Amino acid sequence: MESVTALSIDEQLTYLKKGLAELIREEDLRERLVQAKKEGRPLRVKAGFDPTAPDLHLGHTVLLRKMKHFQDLGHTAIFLIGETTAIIGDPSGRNVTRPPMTREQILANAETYKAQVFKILDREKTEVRFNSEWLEPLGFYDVIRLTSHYTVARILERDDFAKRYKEGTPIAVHELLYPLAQAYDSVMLKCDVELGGTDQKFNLLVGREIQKDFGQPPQIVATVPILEGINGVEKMSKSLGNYIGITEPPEVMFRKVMQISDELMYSYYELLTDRSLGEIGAMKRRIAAGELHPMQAKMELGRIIVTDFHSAAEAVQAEEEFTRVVRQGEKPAEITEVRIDGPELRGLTAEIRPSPEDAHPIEQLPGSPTGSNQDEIRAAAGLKQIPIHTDKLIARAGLAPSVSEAARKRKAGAVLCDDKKQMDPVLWVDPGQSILIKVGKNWRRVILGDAHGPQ
RNA sequence: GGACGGGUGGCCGAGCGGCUAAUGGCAGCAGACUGUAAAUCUGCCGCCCCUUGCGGGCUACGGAGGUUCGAAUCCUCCCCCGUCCA
Repeated sequence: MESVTALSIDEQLTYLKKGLAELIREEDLRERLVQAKKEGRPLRVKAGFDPTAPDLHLGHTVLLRKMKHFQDLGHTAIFLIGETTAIIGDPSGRNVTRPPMTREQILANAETYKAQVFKILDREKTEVRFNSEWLEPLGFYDVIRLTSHYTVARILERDDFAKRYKEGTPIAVHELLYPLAQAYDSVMLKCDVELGGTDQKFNLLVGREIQKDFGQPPQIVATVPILEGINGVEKMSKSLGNYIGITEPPEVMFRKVMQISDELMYSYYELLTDRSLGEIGAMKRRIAAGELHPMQAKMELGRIIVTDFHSAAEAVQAEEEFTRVVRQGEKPAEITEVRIDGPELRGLTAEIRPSPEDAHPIEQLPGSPTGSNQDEIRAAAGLKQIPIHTDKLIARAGLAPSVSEAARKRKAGAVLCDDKKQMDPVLWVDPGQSILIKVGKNWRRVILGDAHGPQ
């Protein structure tokens, strides 16, 4: 990227504008870029992150990528961890209540963050800061002074506040402080630019106002679109379970990318790759004309994303795995193994009571599919099979969150044991054997201990 | 401080003495179809136990009590939210 620094101001602007939802104001940014160049001073570009969720996902990377673009031009990215503001919790969204976090949790999350963000950001040009640094020492007097810079009417202009106020849903007073606290961060960090998602627009703008009051030039505000989750319904979020985590294994990432809808694929291309809008448009046209299969385009997207967070080699592997496992229905190369030792196996054992119709001894029913065949096979193999609860086994193998849920899956025909559909609540197994179980899209290899043995 | 309205499953939202683990929608899960896309169709969608069963138990309609053979539904007190008045 060293060539990028040689770009003209116009070219720099174009580079920075790609993928932005809004830029306030473009003229200010141009001016600031000129100024920076003249003074030989890198711009200070801030983005705040909430330390409540410990893992970063692709939604965060939209912002990180934009920060990187600034770094590419030689500027400083400030990765701000909103330690103190997390106590308030950004009230965007309807839930007011947030469980308070301990300092240890926040610090631990911050550490995980740091480990992850440098997959994208340039370590040399990044400042990691905590806003507790300046927010914690503030006294009540300071808070009053800060809040006096803004008015209730203006705070209530914020969309979600306005909406909640109108609807009559509660707004706690401390929530009103969030935008001000965030603005104060900009003052303390002397930010030239603040980046955020479009849902942050209001908060970012307050920063401009407050900076002016503190005698600083107002920061430039740049917003990026919110990345939709893989279900395409809501924004990507870990708690909604519709995310692709940046530390997830290559195959999982690839598979999740393939899960998104065709429509969503274009915005992923736009927000998560370096493809230009022109290229994306061309791809769209080729797909519409039937020259390119959408699945091919999506696989390409999968390769790009996996390459970014892992490597090109792993991307190829992930794709092969996907083709093999998903499209051709073969078993995955790696299957999680679960061991169940003897004593535990006994806990899964089902009791077999003959039902009234089966009153005859099994030996007298040579044609019985359930009884004697099993016996014959068993006898032939010289093994003594034991009956175990299918559902409990599935739950124990981590393929269902509860036994009830496992039973539902089984009844729905979603369970395969050693490639055979398992509808029966009782499964006959040989102690010491291993069973390959598939529930829905997930596989497990369960290795049984010897229920008869000593341990 | 006063008057009134409201708190139901992940969310929205019905129900207002038994047939209600609780209509419906969204989200989710599984199956069919397919490109693990979309659309569509089907089933499921609190936990646990008994191998199956229109089976049994437990937990659930803000909280605690009460009335009743029986309560999400009625009564009392409390907590929380909102609106209007002060």
